[in-house]
Amino acid sequence: MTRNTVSSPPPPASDSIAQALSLAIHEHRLAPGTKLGEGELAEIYGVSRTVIRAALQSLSHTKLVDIRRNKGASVASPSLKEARDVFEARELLEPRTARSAAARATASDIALLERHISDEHAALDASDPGRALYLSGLFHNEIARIADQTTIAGFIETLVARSSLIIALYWRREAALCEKHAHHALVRALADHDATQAEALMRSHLVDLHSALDLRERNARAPSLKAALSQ
Amino acid sequence: MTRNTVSSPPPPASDSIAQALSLAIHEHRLAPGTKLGEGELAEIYGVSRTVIRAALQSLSHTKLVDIRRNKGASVASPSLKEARDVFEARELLEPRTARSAAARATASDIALLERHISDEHAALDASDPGRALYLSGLFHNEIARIADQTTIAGFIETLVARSSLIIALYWRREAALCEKHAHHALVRALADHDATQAEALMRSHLVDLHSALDLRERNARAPSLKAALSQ
DNA sequence: CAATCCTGCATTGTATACAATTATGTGTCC
DNA sequence: GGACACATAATTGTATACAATGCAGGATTG
Repeated sequence: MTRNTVSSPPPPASDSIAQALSLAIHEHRLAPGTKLGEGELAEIYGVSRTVIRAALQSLSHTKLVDIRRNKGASVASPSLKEARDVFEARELLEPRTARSAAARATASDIALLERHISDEHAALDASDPGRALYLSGLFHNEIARIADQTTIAGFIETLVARSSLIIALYWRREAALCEKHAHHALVRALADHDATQAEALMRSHLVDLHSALDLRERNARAPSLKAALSQ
Repeated sequence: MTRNTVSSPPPPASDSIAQALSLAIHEHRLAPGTKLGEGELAEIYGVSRTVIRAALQSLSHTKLVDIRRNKGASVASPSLKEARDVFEARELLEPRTARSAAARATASDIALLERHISDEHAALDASDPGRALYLSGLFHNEIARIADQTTIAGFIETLVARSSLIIALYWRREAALCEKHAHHALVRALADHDATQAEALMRSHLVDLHSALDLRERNARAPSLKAALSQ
C-alpha cells in the first residue's frame, strides 16, 4: 500500500515536503531562482528546520534545488549547457526505454497511460498548463516504469523533473501545441507491442520538444548579468 | 584541487565524510549489509550526528547506503534484479559515452587515463584488489567526463559505485583477470579517435564484466532467508 | 518447556539552542 | 554626493537535548 502524500495526524516527514516542493516546481508555481529560506519553509509546513534541510538536500541531489554553502537553497536554474545535457540524456535513454516498454505493456498499463493523457487534456482545458506539464512528465515516467528497468526509470524521473525547469526557462512561445497527439500515437504503438515504432515515436517526440526550446547562446556580451539576476 | 578526504583544522564537512564512506565501500572495506550507526560514525569522525545524517542521506540517494525509517543506515545490498538493472543501464550508457569521448579526447586526457591504468596495476601488484577496483571505476568515470556530458557522467558515476557493491556480492572466483588489457585497448581507440572501435570495446568490456558475475536466481526455496540474514 | 508479554536499553527522529557566516543599513570621510 | 567601513540583523551550519521507536533479555503463564 502506498503511503498517502500528505497526511495530517503525523507531522509531514521530509519526504512529503520534498515531494510537495517538487510538485510546485514541476507545475511552475516555484520559478527557477526562487529563494527557499529554511525558516520560511519550516513555518509553512509546521516543522523544524531539521526536516526542511533534509528535504532540500534531497531535492538538491536531483538538481531541482541548488544549495550553496552559507548561501542557502534556491530553485535550480539550469544553464544552457545543462539544458542540452539533459535533453541529450533523455534522447539516449527514453527511446530505448520505450522499446522495452512496448514488449511488456499490459492492458492495464495502456489504460493508465490513456488516463494520464485525458487528465493532461483536462488540465489544459482548465487553463492549468503547469499541471498539464506535470502530467505530461508522469506519462514519461510511467513508460519507464513499464519497461521494468528501475535504475533507468529513476534516471528518467530526474531528467523529466529537470526538464520542467528547463521549459520554464527556455520555452519559446512560438512553439505551439507540440505534442497534441504525440502521446496518443505512442500509446498506440505500445498497445500494439510495436517496439520499433514506439522507439521511433519517442525519439521524434523528444526531438520536437528539444527544438521547441530556445537553447541558442545569448548575451555573449554580458554573460554574467543573467547569472547575477537569476539568483 | 580536490579537497582532501579528512582534514583536521576544519571539522570535516558532510561531503568529506560521504566521500570517505563511499571510498571505503568502493574498496570493499565496508561490506554490503554493514550497519552504519550514527553515533558510532559521529565518534569516529569527531562531529555531531547531524553531519553524519547528512552524509548518510547523501549516500542513500546514490543507492550506496540503505536507510530504513527508525532502523538506521547500512551499506546497501543490491538484489539480483538491481544488479541486472545496473548493468543493463551501464551497457546502454557507457558505449555511447565512449563513442563521444573518442571524438573529444585530448592528449592530456589520454595521459590521465594511462596513469589510472598504471595505478590500478600497481594496486594489484600490491595485493590491494579493493583499491584496484576503485581505480578501475575512476577509469570509467573519467571517460564519461571526457565525453563532456555532465548529466550522463553523473549517472555513470553512481552506476560504477553500485557496481562495486554488486561485485562484492556476486563476483565469481572462477572469472579470472578479465580486463587485463581491455582498458588499454580502449585507451588506444580513444587516442586514435576511433569512435566506433571505442564504442565496441566498451560494450564488450561491460559484457565481459557482466558475465563474470553470478546473477542466476538462487535460494528459490527460501527467498526470505538471505534477506533476513543480510541485515 | 515453549510461547508471550513486559520492561529496560539502545538507536533513531525531531526540535531547539548556539556558533559562524552573510547580508543590510547607517554613519563617516573624502 | 559617492564610496568605504563598521555595526547590526538575518540566515545558515552545527551541536545538543528531548521524544519516539525498535530491540533484547528476562519473567510469567499456560
